[in-house]
Amino acid sequence: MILRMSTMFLRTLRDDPVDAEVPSHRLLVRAGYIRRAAPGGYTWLPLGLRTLNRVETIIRQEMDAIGAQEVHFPAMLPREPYETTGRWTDYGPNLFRLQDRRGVDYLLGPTHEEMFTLLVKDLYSSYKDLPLWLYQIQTKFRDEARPRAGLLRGREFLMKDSYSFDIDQDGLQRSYDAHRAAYLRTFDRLGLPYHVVSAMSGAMGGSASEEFLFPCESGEDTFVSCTKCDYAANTEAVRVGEPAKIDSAGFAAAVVHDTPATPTIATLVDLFNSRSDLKRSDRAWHAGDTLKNVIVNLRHPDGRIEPLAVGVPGDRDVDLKRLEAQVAPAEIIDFTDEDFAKNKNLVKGYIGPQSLGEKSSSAIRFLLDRSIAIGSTWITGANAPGRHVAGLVYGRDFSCDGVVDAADVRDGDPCPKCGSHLLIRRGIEIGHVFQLGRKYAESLGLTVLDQNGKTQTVTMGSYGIGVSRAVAAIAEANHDELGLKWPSAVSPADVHIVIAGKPGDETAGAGEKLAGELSAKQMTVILDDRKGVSPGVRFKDAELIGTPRIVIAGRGVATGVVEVRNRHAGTASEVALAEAAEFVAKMPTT
RNA sequence: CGGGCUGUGGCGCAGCUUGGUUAGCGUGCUUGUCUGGGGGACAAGAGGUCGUGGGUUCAAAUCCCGCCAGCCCGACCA
Repeated sequence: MILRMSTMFLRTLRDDPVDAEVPSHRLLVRAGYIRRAAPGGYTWLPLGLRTLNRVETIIRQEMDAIGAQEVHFPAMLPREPYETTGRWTDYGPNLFRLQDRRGVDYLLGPTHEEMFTLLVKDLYSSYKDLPLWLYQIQTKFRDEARPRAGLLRGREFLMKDSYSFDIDQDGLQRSYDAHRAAYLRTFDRLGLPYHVVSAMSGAMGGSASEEFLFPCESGEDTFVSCTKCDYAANTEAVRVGEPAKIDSAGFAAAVVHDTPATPTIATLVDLFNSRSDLKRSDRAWHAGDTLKNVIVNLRHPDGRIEPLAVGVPGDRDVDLKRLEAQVAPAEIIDFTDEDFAKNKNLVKGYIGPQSLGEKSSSAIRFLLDRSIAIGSTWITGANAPGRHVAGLVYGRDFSCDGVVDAADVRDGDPCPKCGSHLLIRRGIEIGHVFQLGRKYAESLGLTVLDQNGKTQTVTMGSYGIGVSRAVAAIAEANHDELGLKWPSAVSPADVHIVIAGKPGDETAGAGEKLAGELSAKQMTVILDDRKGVSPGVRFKDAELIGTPRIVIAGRGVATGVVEVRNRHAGTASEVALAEAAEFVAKMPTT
């Protein structure tokens, strides 16, 4: 197939669009792959659509290869199933809702668990029909508060979502493993580097869950990976080990001190180090010796607001994202000065654990960070202005209503698996696999009869790949200052032929001939046959568009050769015109 | 949703402070001539409700208010 630049619907931009920051967005717009059509919505131009289709094809092939079957749902869905599972409410403002002329509610599907569950319920009722794996490639809608970075976070995006249906947990594990393996193959073929990390399942529900993250500075997810072992996890999902208990039998009793003007951890530590009666003999006090008690409000999906106190070591901040993942579906909102004013038992800046907890004077639920050991000793607020207590022992002097992973995770923190150091990195989520379990099957009543004729609730898994996002991620992974450089498997064309001679000379004929030969070999060829365009422009455009191979039919044609370039390696070789088609077809493209 | 910055032909920008002819520049686009291996030269053109609605004024791209949109930071989220 020959794509002629003279007629292709394409306009490359000389300058970077000012509203595009991340490389994939900038280059995909500049090279004429996409155009913004709406906030968070993009139009695919011919080149972009070719790449999108190729990404889609690879994903489809790998899904088909494991025996998943493709179906297709409407994007506009009825309210009822989502009402039944609670997601009509849980999804909150992120759900696009609309009404028909009679005022009946609909939504634009953010993901399709409910619909797949109901479809299987509709048609199947025996264990003999399982396992069953279904998938679709569908436009999804989420009313993102802030769409950004072009295709990386849109409000409308293309996603491949699959669902597995099994009779029991063993079956689910096999389905999960098969999908996970298919994802590894898919991302390998797409030329995307990735980390598989443990993740939280969030609003999806369910238990085990892993994310496929493409490591990238413009990514929005933070994850840790161990420098020694294979442990990797989304920071939200990092679970630190239970600390060893400390024997506090011989510890002195806690003492309350006047500590005027110490509303922050830093001022408190300074005061303790500067006063001879408070100074430690063995070392200086540091922030990690203090217990910081942070209060937030939880807003439950039903609108109820409940305060929650969290105790973390003073050298750490509460990671709200991490905390929120553990209180889902409730969301965290600020505990304001007004809230402080209402609760007389709290002294802002001097809150201590003695006045926290469901059974305490404040009646506020109090959770401690998991890193805090029973028997550990703390300096913390004394619930009076300008006063702190030292030597307060967890388990002896105060208790809590539960533990939580709330403290921020840092570079160099110990690995929960091997104890070595963790490294913090950023990434783009390109895939996510969940073991859903029975949540959806239960609420929607998807059951089958087992071999004993007994009713069993089906166990489900759900597996997603962001297709349009993958295009952006591939662009992030494959570009340089000149433009895009696509992996062969997803490039909009296999080769780009630049006619670089004067009008009327033999270079045009040579380019046309080579294009014909390559096309006959089933290759897709972009042929720059534009009239009156200078060679410099053609070179720039070829590099910007970024096919893996570029052929220049220019001054060499007079002596029977063309120049064949490898866009990835940056190498070039002169090849006899007669052998060029063969050479191009066989050349490596990395 | 909070904070900051921005919105002027397809793209990149100037003009706004201090209101006043016909809103300007580069690039892209059209036509012609030349040029022909790194976004080439010269010339002549086309293309603009100055984001949008209201207000102040004899007069608004310019000043004031609302709204919309974009980018960045935070919050949120795939």
